[in-house]
Amino acid sequence: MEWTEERIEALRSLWMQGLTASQIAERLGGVSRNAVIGKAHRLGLSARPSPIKREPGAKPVPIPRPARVAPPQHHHAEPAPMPAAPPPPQQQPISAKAPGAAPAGGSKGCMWPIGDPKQAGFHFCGAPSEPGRPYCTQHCAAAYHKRQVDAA
DNA sequence: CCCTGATTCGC
DNA sequence: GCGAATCAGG
Repeated sequence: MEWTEERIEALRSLWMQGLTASQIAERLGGVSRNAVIGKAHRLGLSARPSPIKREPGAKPVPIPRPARVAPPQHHHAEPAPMPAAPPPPQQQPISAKAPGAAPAGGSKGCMWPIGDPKQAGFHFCGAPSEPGRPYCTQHCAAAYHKRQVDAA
């Protein structure tokens, strides 16, 4: 497999969400958990944002996982049109937030849809989003816009 | 044993 | 840079 920007984004996102390396590897596909860990270290991440844990119970906050399946109405159905239906990224659950982590205010947290929903679903880093924007500063804003450009 | 992430090291 | 093997811990 190849570490495309999308996959790296996904790795970042999932890692920051607290998913385990094996879970990330499973969702990315084509890589072992060792590969994920190794890449994570090379990317400079490895320390997750404090006490965000959402493994037990498996009730992840974001990652809506839109089920894309064309219902077989007729036998000669057409291929799924992929209408690019961007699910509303704005959610605020994110648990209460880590003590001392999230800044009070209108910020919701950087979270926006990422390339292939089947693979990553959502980018999500711990950073607070800009007011009125789904993404945070600098890196995420750039990545967010790049995604839109690429999609176009 | 199952799992976790961390590190090493040949490629 | 990549990731299997290995290490250390729960």
